[in-house]
Amino acid sequence: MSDTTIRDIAKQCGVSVSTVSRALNNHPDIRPDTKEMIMKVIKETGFVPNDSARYLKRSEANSIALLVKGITNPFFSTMIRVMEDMAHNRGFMTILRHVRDEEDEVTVAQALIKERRLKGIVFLGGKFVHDQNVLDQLDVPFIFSTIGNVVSVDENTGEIQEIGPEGRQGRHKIRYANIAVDDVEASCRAVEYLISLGHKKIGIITEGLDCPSVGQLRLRGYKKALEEHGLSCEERLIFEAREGIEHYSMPNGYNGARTLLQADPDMTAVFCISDVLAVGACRAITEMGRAIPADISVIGYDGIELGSYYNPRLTTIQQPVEQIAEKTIAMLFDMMENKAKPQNLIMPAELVIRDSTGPAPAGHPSSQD
Amino acid sequence: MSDTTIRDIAKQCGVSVSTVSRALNNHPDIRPDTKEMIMKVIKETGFVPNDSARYLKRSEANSIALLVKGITNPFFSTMIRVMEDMAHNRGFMTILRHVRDEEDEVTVAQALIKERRLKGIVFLGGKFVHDQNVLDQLDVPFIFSTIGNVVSVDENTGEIQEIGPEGRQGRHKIRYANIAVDDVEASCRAVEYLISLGHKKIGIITEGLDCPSVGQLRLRGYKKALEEHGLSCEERLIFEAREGIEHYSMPNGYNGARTLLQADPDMTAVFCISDVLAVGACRAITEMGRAIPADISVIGYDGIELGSYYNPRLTTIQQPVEQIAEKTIAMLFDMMENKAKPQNLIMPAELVIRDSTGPAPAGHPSSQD
DNA sequence: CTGAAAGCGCTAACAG
DNA sequence: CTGTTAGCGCTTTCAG
Repeated sequence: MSDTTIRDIAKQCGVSVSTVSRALNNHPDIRPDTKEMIMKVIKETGFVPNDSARYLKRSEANSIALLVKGITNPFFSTMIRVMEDMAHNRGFMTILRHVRDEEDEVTVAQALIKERRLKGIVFLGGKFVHDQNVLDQLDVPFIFSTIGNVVSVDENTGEIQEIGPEGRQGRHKIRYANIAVDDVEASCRAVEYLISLGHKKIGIITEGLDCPSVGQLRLRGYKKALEEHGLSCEERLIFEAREGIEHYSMPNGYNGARTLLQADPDMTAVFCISDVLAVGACRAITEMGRAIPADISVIGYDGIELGSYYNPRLTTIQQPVEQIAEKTIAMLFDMMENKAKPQNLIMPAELVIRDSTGPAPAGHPSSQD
Repeated sequence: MSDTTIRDIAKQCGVSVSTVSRALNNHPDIRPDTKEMIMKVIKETGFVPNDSARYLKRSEANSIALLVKGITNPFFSTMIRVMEDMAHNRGFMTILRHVRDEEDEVTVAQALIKERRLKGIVFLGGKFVHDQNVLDQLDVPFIFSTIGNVVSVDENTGEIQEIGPEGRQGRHKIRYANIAVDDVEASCRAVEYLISLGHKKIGIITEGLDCPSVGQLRLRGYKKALEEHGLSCEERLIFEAREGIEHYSMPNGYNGARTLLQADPDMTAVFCISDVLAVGACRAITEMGRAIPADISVIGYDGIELGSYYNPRLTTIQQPVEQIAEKTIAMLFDMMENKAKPQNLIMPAELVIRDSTGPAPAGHPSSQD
């Protein structure tokens, strides 16, 4: 039953608890037949050791954790799979922990480090502004992966700073790195592509400005592109996710496109800061009787698998998921072994042109200035 | 730092460990200002209690676990969200645990029960055949949700039996329930709908027969429909997921449709045992130059959100996700409080007709018998 | 309201 | 190779 302990097993086998423990942990100092006998009893009894007790006692364990905020985001699926594989190959256990919306990822991390004697952590999703003091508390290496350039805020002064690798080590001796594509640049490139196709009224579906995440960076890239090409940035062409609705979701993209198109029927292109949003937007646009890309071009971001299965196939900014995942784990282990210093690693993003974008509809009456 | 313990806090506050513990656990027997003072120090120090130690000592905790096999399956997302909410409303913590492909869900459950003093478990995804002895070992109530009618196998005799509620209680005094749609019936209905549209050559994209999961049930429904309508079941119209590739995935659906269409170019409809597969199939069909539904009809299963966003919008068997989730938690709690007996609960599935299905192309030369 | 003390189940020296 | 023993960090009686 459930409250069988290692002691019961020991008694039943006529050995001491330590011998059972040795059998359980593949310890070399045990006679093979003793071990076999013990394992047999364990199997019969259905005994399962209590992990709380094990981890409490153990001084260390070869494990890292993946803390994921927004696990339904298909963009993370591949990353998780690759990272788990890589860690496994290095003889490490991976703990995959879903961080709820209302939870703070760093707090969760702290608890987990203690509980499971973690050696390293990867954050996927979530904020990219954190309290410096809280960050200081984490005493294992950690990496923010695909979260943008993480920034710290001083609780007292409220001062925000984008700490470079040097400052990060010097002042705070924290050990963390960021790996991400250059969100501002890539977004800018996406919008520039639309501009190059002749689009002038370009909308954006993004996250609210209140939450400091990649959405902000991508919005910045959007504005930059418009500005550099002499296009004005209109309030009504910017749709921000409402509170209460999941940001990176199809319904949100759907709402966004509807709202945008109602606010400005002359919009001819829309940049969605994720592919999932783009899918939602496509549906709305289609239902409003507009053709993609003949009437309206849609461009996404992330490069999830679905993008190439959707109709029309989505033009998107493709993040090199597998490479990012590999780099993340490689660097984390380097940091764990003190072989690498914290750094910001920028990965290249690729504009993948497929079927959801095309030239701006010519001669649209009101698109003339 | 990381190895601050409750004792350090006690020392720093000039109180005993038990007082700190009381502050930590909202125990009533503590003077408000003492508590406040302690909490302040805890906050400043950034102290985080070690969960291993807490759970080791605690005799019980108000928590249940959701064990999910195949967490990338979007079908589970909604279920997870609803269940977490409901458990939360009842004052319970939910532990969401991803079960890897190579892990056995019941083994994971056993470990977790001990470690976290769970009061109940929900299994999402995974096999529906389990070793009766292993099942017996779980001594908290548990529910298989949307896994089909769970079946037990006797390790010695190899005998498989679909245990009804009574037998389940009587012989084994285990406490588990199933909640699911009638997969055979629903699949049969889906295929019958295709037949009613005049389709005769109907393919299926399903899981391998080697793995005892819902795939088998849905395949059975497919065969039943063909049989009852006097259509023969052709080997070449059945595509089973290959080993090594994720079963419920778009690439798998893509391969499936290609293979099927090459094997029999006259196929006019295909039943996919999940919407994700259907999306993959649609892509392949489109790329092969066939129109949906004019040339080929596609029907899915699950009723995920994406289905109504895809082009064409997917006809599908919709599982009442929210209701299933609610029922699951409600019944689990009833079982935990001994208010409900184990049972098989069949939920109604609905055939949702959208745009991916249509009448069989008329007068196709080779479709005549 | 607070403190002292007894373990929760296990691992890891240490001594045979 | 095996047994004895001392805690891991915390909660929880039980006294005050």
